[in-house]
Amino acid sequence: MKLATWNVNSLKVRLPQVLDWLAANPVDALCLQELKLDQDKFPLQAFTDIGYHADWAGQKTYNGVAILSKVAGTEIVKNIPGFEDHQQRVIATTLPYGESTIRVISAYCPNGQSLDSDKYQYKLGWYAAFKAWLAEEIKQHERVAVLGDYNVAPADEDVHDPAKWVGQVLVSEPEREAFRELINLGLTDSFRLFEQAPKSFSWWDYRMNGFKRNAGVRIDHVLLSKVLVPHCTACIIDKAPRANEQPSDHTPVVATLV
DNA sequence: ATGGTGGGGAACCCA
Repeated sequence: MKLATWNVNSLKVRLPQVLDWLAANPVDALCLQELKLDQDKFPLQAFTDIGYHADWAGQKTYNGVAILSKVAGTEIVKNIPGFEDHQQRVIATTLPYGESTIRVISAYCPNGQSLDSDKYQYKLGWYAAFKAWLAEEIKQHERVAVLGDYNVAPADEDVHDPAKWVGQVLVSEPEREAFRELINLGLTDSFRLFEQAPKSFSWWDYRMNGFKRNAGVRIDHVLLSKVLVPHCTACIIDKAPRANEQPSDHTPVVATLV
């Protein structure tokens, strides 16, 4: 089974690239973030045409998440239950996995803007609610895969120039602690299960030739619950789409489970 | 040096 995540930064603009990518990378599930389109503007037909089901939580202008899957999911949940949030950042589904099932979650964690911003406080509060909900999800579903844009680079090795990033969002200690708290629920950053090239990143700023200089950060992750870890045989960042014309600023991350 | 690029949507907000 292959699971992937991709922050597409507008599904409207990136739809042809997503279709191309799926044709070349026929994953079982693709989690999308930053759809940036209203619920009724989702291009469902384009995905059904290529054999994918879709569940999504859209909103006008910002945010929005989806899960494309070869098999229709069940127990769809949108948003974090009990957490008042006008921003569409979470969707969950249950998919078949061998003789059992796997809970797959697509998450677009808040960016936070800057450490002195209200959005940073929102981010930390959001993470607390996300953690509490994930704890419940892990209780109810032994096999859980949480994919998405976490907007946190967990360690300095996930940052092109850690010294330049001191004091910025994505790397601050409270954010990293919030991410570690997810890990402490019994989740594993599947990318670090394997030997990886140094300077492996999933996001590069559009500005200042970020991608050409490999001035990126690794903020898109595939987290796996304990029982899934021995089943994970690979986790890779596919840099190819970032080199497309009109690319998203993020690139896909793909985990393989057996 | 507080820029720069890109998406949304129609002046700025967000990343």
